Amino acid sequence: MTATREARSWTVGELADELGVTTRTLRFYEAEGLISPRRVGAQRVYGARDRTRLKLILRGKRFGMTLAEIREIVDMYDGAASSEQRQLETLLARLEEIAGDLRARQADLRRTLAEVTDVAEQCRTRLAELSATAGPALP
Amino acid sequence: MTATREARSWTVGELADELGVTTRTLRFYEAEGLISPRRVGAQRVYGARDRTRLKLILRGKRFGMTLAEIREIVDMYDGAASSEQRQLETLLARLEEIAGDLRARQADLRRTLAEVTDVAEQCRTRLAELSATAGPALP
DNA sequence: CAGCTCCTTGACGTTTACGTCAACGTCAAT
DNA sequence: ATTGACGTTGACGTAAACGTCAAGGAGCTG
Repeated sequence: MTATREARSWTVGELADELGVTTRTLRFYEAEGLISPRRVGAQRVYGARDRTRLKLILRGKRFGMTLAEIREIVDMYDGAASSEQRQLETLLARLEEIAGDLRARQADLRRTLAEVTDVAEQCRTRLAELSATAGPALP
Repeated sequence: MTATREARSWTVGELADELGVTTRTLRFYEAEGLISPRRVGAQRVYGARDRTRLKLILRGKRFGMTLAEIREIVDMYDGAASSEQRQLETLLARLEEIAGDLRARQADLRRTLAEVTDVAEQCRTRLAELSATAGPALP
């Protein structure tokens, strides 16, 4: 009955493995101020919050955001935790900006996917023609 | 009546401006074998096909693809123009792979957008609370 | 013909996001 | 007590994707 809520924690290696990055990456992010895991002695101990944050960071990366942009956001997140009105307003404005960007990306993605599936369709049609008999090549 | 179909063409500068990149970028892409504009004397002359191709390249970039990946695809596009069966099959396979990836991104994007709008909503709620009276801070 | 604008190639610089040692500490197992 | 697996910091290396000169040519314009 000593430790209630045995909160899960990870070492660098464990977390890096789980997230599919290297330990170097995690240390780099820390040096860049994107995360700040606890220390036990000299060793890093990552908690659930760190893990969530890392997932967000990696997602941002998948969307082509730079670490600088990502940091800007996570910093605001922290700043807004204080619930100060101005911080909240700044964060909200930025979030709406981001949401707009994401919606634009969605549209872009839709167009691209449409194009890709269209070309794939043309491929299939052409292949069907080719294997029809010997190949009615040129009409 | 000499030139029928006065096909539109662009100089580096014009095209760079239109696409929102620098001329350096266009020359770099050429050196990387992503485009190969005509030459009139020493000057590059970009046609509609080059322009379309560049738009595709830039879209790929927006999705975080590397130039190497992009090149792989545009090369296949060219290769498949010959309509050889094996080329077509390779292209088709790759296209389906890409389509799958794009769909995964769509899902990822949806999740992210949902999270962002959710946090924004929380912000608004909190702001409303703050400006309600003076601020019913802690329940 | 001088000046301006736009183009050319070539070479070197820069930033981002890590990779890759090196040199060392620590803990458990053999 | 040594080995091995894991951790630490620090310094240096690197690939990608351009940026930034430098040095020059071609064509128009006053």
